[in-house]
Amino acid sequence: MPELPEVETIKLGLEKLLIGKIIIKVIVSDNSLKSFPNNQFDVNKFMLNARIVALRRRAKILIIELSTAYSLVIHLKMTGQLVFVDGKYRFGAGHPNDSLVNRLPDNSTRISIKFKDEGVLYFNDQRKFGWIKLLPTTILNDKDFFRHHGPEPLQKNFTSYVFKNRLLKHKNTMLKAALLNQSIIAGIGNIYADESLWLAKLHPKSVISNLNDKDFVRLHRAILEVLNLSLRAGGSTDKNYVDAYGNKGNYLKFANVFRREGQLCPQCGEPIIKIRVASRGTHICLNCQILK
DNA sequence: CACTTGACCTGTCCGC
DNA sequence: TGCGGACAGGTCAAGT
Repeated sequence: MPELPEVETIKLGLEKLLIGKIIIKVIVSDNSLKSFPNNQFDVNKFMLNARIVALRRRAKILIIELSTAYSLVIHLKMTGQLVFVDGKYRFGAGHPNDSLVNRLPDNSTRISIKFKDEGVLYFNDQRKFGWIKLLPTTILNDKDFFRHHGPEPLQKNFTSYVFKNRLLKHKNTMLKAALLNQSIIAGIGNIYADESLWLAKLHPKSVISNLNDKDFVRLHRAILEVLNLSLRAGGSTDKNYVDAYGNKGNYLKFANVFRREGQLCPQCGEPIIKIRVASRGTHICLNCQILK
């Protein structure tokens, strides 16, 4: 389930792979895909012969900017993948036969974008929750477009003071629900919510109005630490996630609680349990994480 | 308005 | 072996 570190990792990969490439063909293999193409006219006029000029990310949304002043705006939701396969090394040395890149397209492929030098970008999405839109780039630069998204946690102006003040606008909300709310802070999903709360020693059902200044500082620091560690590990692969090269992420090797119910808390040795918070599976150490 | 819950999907796993 | 049902979670509409 791509969250900030996963989408950022994909962005960095696509940046190296796609900048300067020219689109020569677009194949839509899933007619139930509602948001793409907007219509065939748009695809022909604004995608064919377009050059990739920039890759951007805002929250969990990826933007592929084209030379036509249009952009592909992509949300991968839970099972979306964006994988580039280069025709030149697809069957080359160093690529095991069972590698994902050798199996594409597969039955989850929704869109294939072919480039002038024979490379193909595949948009796969097993559960069909993801979407791609083709929109004028000027719309994306309008602040209004992302008005429902909170600040980027890894930007310098996202201080613990800013974080605290945004949280305090939702006094009666459970902490985990607030972390998952993209309008309070952008980019956190189920994995990094659980990991940050464990690191900050806060119970996910804690009510925001009960937190003190030290709690906000600790939680802010924990979020930055967890996201940065995941970025260094190339994100988390629970089931579906792969980066732009088709490689899995390594963060879950370092995870302390996520998907570790029944195992022992690295801090205190008590067993980690799984509960439901905000309609989501939630992994906690009852001993370490204080309910406030 | 503040906050919570259910629907959207499909592959996988578990119990019978 | 197969079948039904629960489960996985990002987002938003609908509900309290």
